[in-house]
Amino acid sequence: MAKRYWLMKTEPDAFSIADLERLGVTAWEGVRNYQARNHMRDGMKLGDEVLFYHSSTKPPGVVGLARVSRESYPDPTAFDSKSKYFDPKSKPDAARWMMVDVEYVATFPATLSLEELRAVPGLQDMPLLRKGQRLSVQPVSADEYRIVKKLGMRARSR
DNA sequence: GCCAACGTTGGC
DNA sequence: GCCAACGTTGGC
Repeated sequence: MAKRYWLMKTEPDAFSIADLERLGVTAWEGVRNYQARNHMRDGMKLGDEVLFYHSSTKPPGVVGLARVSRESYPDPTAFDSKSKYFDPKSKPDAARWMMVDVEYVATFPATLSLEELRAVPGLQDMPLLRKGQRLSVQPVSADEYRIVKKLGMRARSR
């Protein structure tokens, strides 16, 4: 199947692109939304490329690139009663929550902000830009990915 | 900190 | 199975 493209949101106070760069690879634990889980479980394949998005920060926006390095497997934090992501309804033999591993690819020279993205022709249909969109794992088209990557990797003076 | 937009829960 | 209440997300 053709490679797919995604956008993954994170609050940088919890986990940032700098954290990913330092670690190299991370398990995308803690997703507790069915639609986001379905994207990880059913959609994400090894080598798929990811726009890494910082939310609840100033400014929110895409800050770098990552890649799927392991396809979906059960999220162990759901089984851990001491974890803030604990879900007693998820059992090891019938895991409700799945995650993927993501590896670091690149950090943009500057945040490509949500405000800037809204002004870019060709991105108007991105789920991210839709009013009320909260999904933390979203699909991105190949064209949208190419446009965002190009703008993000370009060094800009501000 | 506010609050709109969603998703989930639970009473009925 | 409906839907009100509640909790969360996340931009502003």
